[in-house]
Amino acid sequence: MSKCEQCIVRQFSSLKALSKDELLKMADCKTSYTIKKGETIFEEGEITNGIYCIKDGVCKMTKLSANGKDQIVKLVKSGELLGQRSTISEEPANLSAVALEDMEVCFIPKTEILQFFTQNNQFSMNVMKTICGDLKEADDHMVSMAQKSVKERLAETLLYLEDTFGKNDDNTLKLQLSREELAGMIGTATESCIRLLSELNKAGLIELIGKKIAIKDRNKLRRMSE
Amino acid sequence: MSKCEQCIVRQFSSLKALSKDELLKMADCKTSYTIKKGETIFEEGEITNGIYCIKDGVCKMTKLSANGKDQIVKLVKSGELLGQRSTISEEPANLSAVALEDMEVCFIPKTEILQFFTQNNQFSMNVMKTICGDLKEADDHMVSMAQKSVKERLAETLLYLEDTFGKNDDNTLKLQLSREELAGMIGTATESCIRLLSELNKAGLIELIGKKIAIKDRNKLRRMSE
DNA sequence: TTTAAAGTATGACAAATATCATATTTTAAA
DNA sequence: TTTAAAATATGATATTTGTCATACTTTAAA
Repeated sequence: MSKCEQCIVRQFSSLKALSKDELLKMADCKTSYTIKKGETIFEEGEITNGIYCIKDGVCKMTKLSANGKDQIVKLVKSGELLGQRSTISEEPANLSAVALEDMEVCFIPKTEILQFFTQNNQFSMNVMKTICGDLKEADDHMVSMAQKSVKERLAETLLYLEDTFGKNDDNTLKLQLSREELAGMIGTATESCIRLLSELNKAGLIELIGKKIAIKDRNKLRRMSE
Repeated sequence: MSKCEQCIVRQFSSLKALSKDELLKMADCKTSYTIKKGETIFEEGEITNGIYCIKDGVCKMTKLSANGKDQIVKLVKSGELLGQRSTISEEPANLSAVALEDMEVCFIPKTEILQFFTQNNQFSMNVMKTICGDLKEADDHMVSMAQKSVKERLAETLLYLEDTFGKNDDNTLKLQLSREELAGMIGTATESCIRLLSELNKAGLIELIGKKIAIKDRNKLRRMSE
């Protein structure tokens, strides 16, 4: 069993407030999992009973809407925690978590987490601040969905993907989403998404290299996203 | 100065976890305000330095989008707290708060709130659960905006307004929003909102009594909202 | 009370987006 | 490798929604 104390990703999450003793306790009760691309970590409506610490990889958090389409609510990457909200609320998960790449995660049981809350005030504050940040993002995201056109949201999302997950040597986005997934992020039909990508390609703002996407003109994209 | 101990609305918020001593301290440092309909409590980008406890009235939380329209992100009513997120994050407000009715609010300084966090674990957990609830709502709201049509969102919103704020003797919605505000909630143009209201009126699902709106057929509205 | 301003309502039209059809390309299974 | 399935791409068309114009109604100020 690997030690949480030596785990680097811990430094990037609320867990950085935990003491040596607490980390030892956590290492004792955690379970490590390898999750293959496409596999589900947990499903909307499921009782999770703990949180996942992402050691490696990226996953999408989705919600099935009434019309049968999967809306991608957000992407979560290594160093971040998964399932905090449902654990704290003691409610079933509101969103499904599905791996977009092969992942390494550690599961920490709810009982352990709740103990840390009562013992360690800094940890509580860290978690609270994280969730407050999530709330701000969610509100902003909502306003985007309500007020921006699909084209604006697409431009915004492409920039977000490059900024957050980086690019390869050929300038293509490192995180490769299918057209359907990209459509699911911006909240539109897959065909509309593909059509707008073609349009941006013809206008020279992006380049389509097979299924991959490379951003060619950040400034124009940024102006387009507003 | 009125005593927080005897304030009823306290019971409905995270503040119910505070001890007698803590309530006395709070009563000592709080400031009460009367806010007239239409007045702003705080503005997006402003540093708030504390939270507001709503004793009476309802306010809208809005965000100005790039296209110049005000999106109503949520409505907050008596018994709820205002400005928790920015106080905890120690960031400027992300949303503006504007009174929809005459309001009575109490302002509690940040220093006081942060003390309660370190002293009173139950209070921390209450606030955390509230914010987790807000986050769930925000995510769900986002999916609605991304996946539902304007008509579906209008139906959904009318039901929400009746469920949350009740109706008058003539069955009209108690919380009276202008058509522009209603459009701002569902994220559409005012004219589109008015047009759809006319349509629902002609179809007998609602009745328009002057500027007021009465729901006539909840079941059909609910089916329409999905 | 009169009058101007704001809010509500509706028509005409334009723009954005979804849907359905179909072709092409890529991927993965047999 | 061959083949079927899935993903990507694009056209044609329908639907939804936004915009602009204008009329009517209510509200509030002079």
